[in-house]
Order: sequence, then structure tokens, then C-alpha cells
Amino acid sequence: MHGAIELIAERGVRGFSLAEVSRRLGVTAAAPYRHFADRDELLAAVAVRALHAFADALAAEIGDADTPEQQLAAMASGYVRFAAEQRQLFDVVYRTDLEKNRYPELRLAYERVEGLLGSCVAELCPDDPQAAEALGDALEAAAHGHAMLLLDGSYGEGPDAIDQAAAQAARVTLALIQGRAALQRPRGEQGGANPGPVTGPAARGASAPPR
Amino acid sequence: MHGAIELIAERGVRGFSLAEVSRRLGVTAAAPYRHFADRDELLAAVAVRALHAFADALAAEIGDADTPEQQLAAMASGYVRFAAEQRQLFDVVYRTDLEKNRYPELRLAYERVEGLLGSCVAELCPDDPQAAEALGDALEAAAHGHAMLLLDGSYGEGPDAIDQAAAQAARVTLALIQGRAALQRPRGEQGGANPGPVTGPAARGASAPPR
DNA sequence: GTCTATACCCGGATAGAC
DNA sequence: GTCTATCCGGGTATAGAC
Repeated sequence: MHGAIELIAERGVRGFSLAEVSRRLGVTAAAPYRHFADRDELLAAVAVRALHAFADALAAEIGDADTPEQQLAAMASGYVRFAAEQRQLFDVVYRTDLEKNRYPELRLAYERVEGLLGSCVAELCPDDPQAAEALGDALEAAAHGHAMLLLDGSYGEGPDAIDQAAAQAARVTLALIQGRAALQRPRGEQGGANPGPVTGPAARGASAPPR
Repeated sequence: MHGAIELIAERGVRGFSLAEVSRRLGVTAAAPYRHFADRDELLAAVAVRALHAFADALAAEIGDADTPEQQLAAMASGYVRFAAEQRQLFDVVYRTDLEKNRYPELRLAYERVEGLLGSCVAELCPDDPQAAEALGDALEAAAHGHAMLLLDGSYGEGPDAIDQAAAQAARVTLALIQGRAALQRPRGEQGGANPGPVTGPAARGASAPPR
């Protein structure tokens, strides 16, 4: 049963194995194979559930604010807090080598998360899909970076570290929203070894409109 | 010998084991224990080497530019590219559960990386250490986030994905430098559940001086 | 759906000889 | 510094009975 999922979510991916899950459920190691083809499939199922919980948590953050800016800042904060407070779930998704593309349901669940970000960003850049994508990617990466460093212990341990990382992710989000003019991919660039935009035209002028 | 380190760096952490390393070196599984107390100690030694290579790569980026802004953008780009091009090394450091604090050398090596970022940031905020720290943390998290998402396949596979992620990390860096006024931690805040700065005073005015 | 039993492979780690 | 031998533990997966 998917009861296995509950237990993994509760215990974490660390040293996860079918054998241990089975032990914990009080069944033998052979039982899971009636429900999942192999270890990875079970892991993917857990990841799907984790991503839905993640998306739910992010969606809840949206309701707490009314401007797109505030919503995005709240989501960044929620992103980081979820990573820490539901670390087991977060780990299943982002600290395993599960290939999202091998499991369609997993891909869909992941896209749901990105969609939440995307819809808020779209409100900020209604007229420029390219700007919206650039901003969305930047915000996702920023939130993700804070979450990962927090889990790595860079912000220290304990609740204070979580609050600090979450608050900073929110500030970074606001800063990026404001400075989004600098995020535009220069037209017709083919991606050289060194960053074109360092000397590019969009590097100056933070308050210019996105387009 | 540290020849073991070479091989790990070459093969990757994925499924790394003393046994496999030994096999690859043509020695028996018992040999490594003459050089390292246990598996983790060997792993930590590899991580130290990896971090030094990482720091070297970042330091090289600094030389290619002359303003602090350009240097930081180049470092962000270099951060992402190193993660992808030297993925095995990057993984040892950032995708294992090695506790940095258990190994002093590892901590030192990590601080060297942060120091590189920090010194460039300090040039931008010579008069305000708090602003410098906030900006440094933000830049590190942003670069790290892009690197991790790239390794997760979010930007696709192949060299194009690397260039894209690196270029975007550079742009995000510039955007954050410009909007750094919004990154300031509000004085005397104790870190509530939701991000204070969403409605905070620093949320407006991208071109105001950091202090 | 679960059990028993089993086959197989892998890893970490130690003792003691050379 | 490395070997041999050995012990211990673990996990994946299958076959076949109930």
C-alpha cells in the first residue's frame, strides 16, 4: 500500500531502502514488489506526493498576500521553510538522482510547482513572456539556493536559521523583482563561454520597464 | 595514497565506495585503511581538494574583469560552470551529507570559497559590513541555486544548458548588486514566520545607497 | 497481498602475515 | 604498504506456496 509512502516521508530518504521500509511496516522485503516494480518506482511515487505537498504549501502562501510582489516574496519564504520543515519530503525530490523525465507523473507534479511561480510572475510581466520566464527562473533559483544552503548548514542549525534564510530569500525575491530589467536575455545571443551581459546593454538601469 | 582522490574525482561520488576505489586502483579493499581511518575521512579529503579546485576556478574568474560588479558576475558564471563541468568534484562537496564542521580542513576550504565572494562584495560596500554580508549571502545562494537546478536537469542537458544557466546567474548577480538596497535586514527584527520585509521599509527604491 | 526461502551481490572493517 | 582471509552487515530481486 501507499502506507509505505507515509513512512518514507516520516523517516527520510537517508539510507532509504525497500528492506527498511518493509521492516518498518512489519512486512517482509518481498511485499513491496506487489505494488511497485522496483525501488525507483516507489521512490518516484513518494516524490510525486512530496511535490504535491510542496505545491500545496506554496499555494497557501499566495493567499496570504495580495500583490504579486508580496505573493512571490511569501512563496520564496515558504519555499525555504518547506525545505527545512519538511526536509524529508524535500530531500526525496531534490536530493536524489531520480530523473524527473523518466516518470511522467513526477514531471507533472514538478511543473505544478513551477506553474505557481509562473502565474504570479505573469501578473508582473503581462506583456512580455520572455521577461516573465527570465524572472521566474531567477526567483526559482534564488529560493532553491537559499533552501539548499540552509539544508547544508550554511545558515547554522535550528529554527533561527530557518527564519533567517526564509526572510532573506523573500528579500532577494523583492530585489530581483525590482531589478528585473537586468535579467533580460540579450536578443540573439548564442551563449559564449563568458557571460555576455556583464558588459551588455541591460546591465544598467534598474527602474526601466521590462520591455 | 592520494591517488585514490584522483580516481574519485574522475569517476564521481555516485555509488562511491572504498571497495570500488580500491578495485580501480588495483589494490585490495584493506589498503585504504592504511591512509584513512574510514570512508568518511577519505571522502572529506576529496572534498577538500574539490573545494580548492573550485576556489581556484572562481579566483581565475576574478582576473578576467576589473570592476567588482563584473568580477562578481563572472564568479557567478564560473560557479555554475564549475558545477557542471567539474560535476564530480562539485558533487563531493555539495551533494553528500558530509558535515563540514566535523573536518576542520573542509571548513577552511569552504571558507576560502566564501572569502572570494566576500572580498569582491566588500569592495562594493566598504562602509557597511552588514550590507556586504547580506549581499554576499544573496549572491552565493543565487549562484548555488542556478548550479543545483542545472545539475537537476531543469535547464536541460548539454553545453547549451550550462551556458544558459551560467549567463543567467551572471545577470541575476548584476540585478542583485543593483537592487542590494532591498536586501538589508531590517534592524531589530526577530524573524517571524512570515517575511517581515514584504511590507518593510527597504522594499522600495532600487537606486538608494545601501546605507 | 503477504509469507518463506533463497540466490546474489555489494559495502565496511579488522586481524595477522609478508 | 599491501596482501589474504574473514566476519559482519546490508540491500535487490525472484520463485512459489498460502
